[in-house]
Amino acid sequence: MRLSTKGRYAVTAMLDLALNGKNGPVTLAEISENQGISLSYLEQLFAALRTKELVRGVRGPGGGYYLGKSADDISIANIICAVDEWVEFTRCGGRQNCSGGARCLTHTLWDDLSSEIFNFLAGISLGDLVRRNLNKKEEEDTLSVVTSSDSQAA
Amino acid sequence: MRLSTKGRYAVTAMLDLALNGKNGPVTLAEISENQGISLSYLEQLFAALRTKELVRGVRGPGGGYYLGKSADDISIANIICAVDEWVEFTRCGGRQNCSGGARCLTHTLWDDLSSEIFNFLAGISLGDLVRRNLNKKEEEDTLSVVTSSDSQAA
DNA sequence: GTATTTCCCACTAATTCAGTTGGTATTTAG
DNA sequence: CTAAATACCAACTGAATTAGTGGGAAATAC
Repeated sequence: MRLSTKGRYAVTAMLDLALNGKNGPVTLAEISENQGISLSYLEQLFAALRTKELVRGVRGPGGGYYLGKSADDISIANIICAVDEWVEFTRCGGRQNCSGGARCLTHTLWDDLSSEIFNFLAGISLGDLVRRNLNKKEEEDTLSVVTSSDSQAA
Repeated sequence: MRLSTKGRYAVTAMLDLALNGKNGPVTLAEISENQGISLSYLEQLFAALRTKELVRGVRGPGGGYYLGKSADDISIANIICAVDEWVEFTRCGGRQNCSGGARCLTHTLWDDLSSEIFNFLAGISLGDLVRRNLNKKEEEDTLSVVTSSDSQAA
């Protein structure tokens, strides 16, 4: 498992796409502007996202990118895997010799943790993120009506 | 949030320490041998772990490292933060101007996700990992007696 | 046919990773 | 007291990754 700034850029860009792609495709130029990521770097990221069919490109004027599937069918793990290659970890080649056993045990423990992190991220979709934020915003708004006088909690 | 191979090395080394540190300190040379990590790189990692008081060094012959606290009081997030610096993300400085709002929204979404990942990793301790593995091993052993014939599930 | 956009590839500066080298400080074993 | 073992410290290094540049080619709307 690996979660780098590269993965963060990809998730951020996909979020932008999910939020702004309701009506018509979104150009990389717009995402670049919105998120402050260089156009060429976005191109690299989207090349990877496209091969995994997480996005769909439309060329020509008025073109841009759509999500490749429903936001609910795209998990955070999908996105990160697409751009970060997801190198599988040294599994000591199954049950083979691995310098004594102690090493193999910690490798197993790490592998377990790693797949747990993966499952966690695989359980969160783009759609979830967007909806969660809307819900929270609603709560905050409702709350701020009630407690508008002491909104200075800092 | 950031999870690199550096963090993986640190967690692996701490796991080794948790497993082998029951009676007496563990030397970096042993961990290096067990886990196949260079001694000097371990020194760098443990310098960071030491400043965060996750480990305690004992010099001289017969010396080595102890866990700085109980394995149950050390979370995976603690370890990764210690070696990976845990750069806080562009928060657009609270609610300030952030190129239009669309950008700030995705930043907020990312921040939420990021802290969710953090909380997830903060909820898993070294002790948890060790115990979980022991439990699973027990299950597997019991299971393998029952289903030993079809253990080839690929 | 031209402007807009994706798509593609080769190159690069900066950073991080992982390790090397060569020490110094401290403590134990003998 | 001496020598060995160990943590501790800092500068340097090759390799990989990150993030970005530059120069295009291909598709498509107008």
